[in-house]
Amino acid sequence: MEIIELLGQGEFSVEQIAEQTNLTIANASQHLQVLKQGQLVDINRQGNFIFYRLSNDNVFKAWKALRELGVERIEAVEKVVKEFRKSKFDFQSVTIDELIEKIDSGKVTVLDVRPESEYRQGHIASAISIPIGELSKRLKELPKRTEIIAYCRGPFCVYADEAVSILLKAGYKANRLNEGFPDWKLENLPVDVSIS
Amino acid sequence: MEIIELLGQGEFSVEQIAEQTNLTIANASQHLQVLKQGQLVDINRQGNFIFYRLSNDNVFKAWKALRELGVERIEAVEKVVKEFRKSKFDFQSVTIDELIEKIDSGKVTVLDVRPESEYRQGHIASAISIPIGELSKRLKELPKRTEIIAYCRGPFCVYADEAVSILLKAGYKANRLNEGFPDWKLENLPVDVSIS
DNA sequence: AAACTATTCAATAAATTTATTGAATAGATG
DNA sequence: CATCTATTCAATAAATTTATTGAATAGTTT
Repeated sequence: MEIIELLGQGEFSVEQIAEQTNLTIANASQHLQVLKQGQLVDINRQGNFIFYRLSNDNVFKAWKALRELGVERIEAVEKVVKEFRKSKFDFQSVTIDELIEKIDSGKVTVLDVRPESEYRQGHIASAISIPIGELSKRLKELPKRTEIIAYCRGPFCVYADEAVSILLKAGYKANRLNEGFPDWKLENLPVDVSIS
Repeated sequence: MEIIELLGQGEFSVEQIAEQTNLTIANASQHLQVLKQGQLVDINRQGNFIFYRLSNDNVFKAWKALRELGVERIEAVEKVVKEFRKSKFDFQSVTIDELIEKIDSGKVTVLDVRPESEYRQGHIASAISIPIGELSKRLKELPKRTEIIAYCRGPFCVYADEAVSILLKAGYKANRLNEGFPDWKLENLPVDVSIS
């Protein structure tokens, strides 16, 4: 499930997948073979590297439907997430629809706080990239007056929470997107890719 | 999964569920307790009877997403379904969107071939009820000139296939809806209920 | 209290599932 | 052929899951 959540963002090599999930290469490969047999992922060989991707939108859709059902049914989960955000960060999140409105009105800066490699794979159109680890020292790149909406991988990704916390303390107007890039992509909303 | 598919149509008592799924009462009850603990179903007591229903639209949505992913991934399944319909009945099915258009244009009769108890629980607005078992002897209730679209429980429910086969042989113009009543209901399309 | 519906209990039965690793191997590149 | 990435193999380890039934019990109505 962790691998599917990750691949919701785009293509990744076995090494990258192993790194992100804290698995050994051999172990990640074993899991990927299972997913491949189940036709949930496809491969794309480029030289020595083999890149994995979800074989189809429906894979992420089904995973998302299950995840949402789980969150809804196990009220404890939702409670913990809300309490966590309330006590630690004290702010509410913005929905995808609300973000679209803000972008249309023009008075918003969209901030991608995932690792730069993931940003390059694809990101919300017009979003700028500052990985969470570099945010504190790169604050001057951000405008003080317009609102900043941070996002990362999905609803449980805390990078965005941390980013908002840092920004608020530094006097910026900030909030997080409740969902992540894969959810944005799934709805066929505008996406940019950095070609290397 | 069979029980969830069934409850996608509405409320059913334990006895009805046991009957539809060919389980003993005790066995059906055991399964229902599991579903209840997982908060996938809710109950509604009425006298001696306890009626079960899905606790939420998302339950059917998640089940549907998984089912569709499975059908798509296991190409053998889709192939069998298509071949079956082609060889045995020789016709293609109509999508929900196509049916809406046909209803709007006014020149269509919508036929519900499920058991009457299920029809009474809820059915496509303006659909008429003739359970599959009674269809052959009640043909005269149907118009010869306008097209007839039959439906039942879902994409794997063969009642609708049988109905179309019978109607075509009797000289009617007929086709089936690819999906079923639960799918129609999920999209908040017009539904009628027979109050008892 | 009888009749009815549904749940619970206790027991039986069958069947792998899931995760992980180190070492060897495969496949591609230059 | 050396180097790099990824897969496969063989083994280890831990942990219940899933389905079913008959009999007793619980809960409601008349």
